[in-house]
Amino acid sequence: MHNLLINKLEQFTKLSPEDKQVLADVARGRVWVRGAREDIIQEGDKPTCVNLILKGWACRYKMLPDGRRQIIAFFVPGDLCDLHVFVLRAMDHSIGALTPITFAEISRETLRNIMSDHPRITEALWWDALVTVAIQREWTVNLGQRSAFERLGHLLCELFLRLRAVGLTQGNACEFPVTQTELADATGLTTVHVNRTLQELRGEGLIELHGKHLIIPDLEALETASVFNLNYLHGDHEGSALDARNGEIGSAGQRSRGA
Amino acid sequence: MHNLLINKLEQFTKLSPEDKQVLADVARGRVWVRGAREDIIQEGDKPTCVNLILKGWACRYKMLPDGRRQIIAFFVPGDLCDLHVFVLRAMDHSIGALTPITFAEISRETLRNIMSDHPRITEALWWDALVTVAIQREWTVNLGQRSAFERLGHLLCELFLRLRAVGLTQGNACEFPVTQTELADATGLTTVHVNRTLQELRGEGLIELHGKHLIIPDLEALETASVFNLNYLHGDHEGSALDARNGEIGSAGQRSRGA
DNA sequence: CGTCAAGTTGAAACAGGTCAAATACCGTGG
DNA sequence: CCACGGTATTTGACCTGTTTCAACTTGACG
Repeated sequence: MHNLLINKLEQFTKLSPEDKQVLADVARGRVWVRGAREDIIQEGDKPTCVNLILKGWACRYKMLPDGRRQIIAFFVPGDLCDLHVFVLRAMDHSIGALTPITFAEISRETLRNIMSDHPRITEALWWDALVTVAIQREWTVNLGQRSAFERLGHLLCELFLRLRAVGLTQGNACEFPVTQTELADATGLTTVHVNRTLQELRGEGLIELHGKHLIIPDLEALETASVFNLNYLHGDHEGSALDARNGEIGSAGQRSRGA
Repeated sequence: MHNLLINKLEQFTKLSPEDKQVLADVARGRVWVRGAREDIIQEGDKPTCVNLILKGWACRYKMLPDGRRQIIAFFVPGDLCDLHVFVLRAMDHSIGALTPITFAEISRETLRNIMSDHPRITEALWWDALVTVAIQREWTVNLGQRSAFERLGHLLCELFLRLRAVGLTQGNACEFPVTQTELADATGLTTVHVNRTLQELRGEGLIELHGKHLIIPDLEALETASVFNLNYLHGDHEGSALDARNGEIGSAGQRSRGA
């Protein structure tokens, strides 16, 4: 369950058994559920807690007054929503459940205590927060420069790798409970065009996507087709040797970046 | 010069004279210059310092292997590049000068000292960092949902307001040393289309842009036309009453966000 | 086995891209 | 002070990726 977060953080650093216990306890606090499509936090709210997603998918999104919606980020199990959130007065966006969801609230005090007593965890949480904004930057590139085909492929690569980092993949497969409408709102495309583009991706044998199940037969091929470079996920740290979950190792060329 | 940063931070909180002195001293350290188009930091580099832009404009950008470039963020005087940068091993993007530029390096130790001795400054720097990522989120919305016309208008609003926050506007005018090619790389459009769209904006009387000089005759009109909502700049804090620089006050409806 | 959301299809329209050339601008050196 | 060369802006004609609209099919679930 909540060792998903531990899995993820260990990409970056090795945690002591005590560290792990602390993280495991975090998720024992106030735990909540929401149904699909319900909001967890709304734009304008004063943020009160950091939320740790235990189960289900959520997203950060923003609405324009005329009804356009942009999904700004996806949250998968093991993700933290807004580590930093206490400084700002009001949320400038909403967070909503995409599927039925379970999450744990982490209070300000709990977080403060962890941060003052457990430097390894603290550093790892920072790393996680920084990767989150690196992802946001990559989304900017995705929306600004990539074609519909590349854009969707890129998003699928990213989510697959993130799921793999927490241990939620089985070989080259994973659950993928996102509708085409939601993919459209995340990629800035139309539902119709997402549909056609997914068909193209299927046609080229790059993905298999039925129902809520995704298979990426050849991840490297999909990465290439999507102009994907995993640099931005910053998984290349101390712990990353342990990252060979499911017998696979990060694929694209993250070592070769000369001076 | 470097009281630009002070101006900006005072949007958020009131700083003591001592705080201000500390910030003023920061920019006395190692100061560098770069010519237009030179890089300050390159993708793959190990980041070593936080940079404070003193003069000139810069940008964060990412290249795709085939030459496509996305500008991910603009930096104007008073902006800090990457407060947080020490945790990650390698830059996943580059920072380049758009104009000839002057910037001050702030070392890890200096920063650490400030953070341990000056809680007001620390909090204000946090606020600044969080606003930076809020801007990144808004860019996602901009690229994903807005038309070319809205997109450019939105960008101009944002930059104008950011310049105003540091005191670099004169009434409804400001310097705007960005080429159409750079605007294109920031908005995910073509140079050609940026050119035509700017003409449209001029045609509607929403902007005047010649050479390196921008005038926004009616900011509120431009905001409306661009579906701009200044929430995301989070300027509505303690110090914001002092924000009436140049006799103007923030315009759009940031108060009205009902429960 | 009905109902509602999600996915799929087709045809037509349009926003924005492409290519290529012309013009304006600006700093530099003579 | 002017001519020069390179960069930035502007224009025109044409092309295409993506949107729009509207209907139809499939699938999940009670």
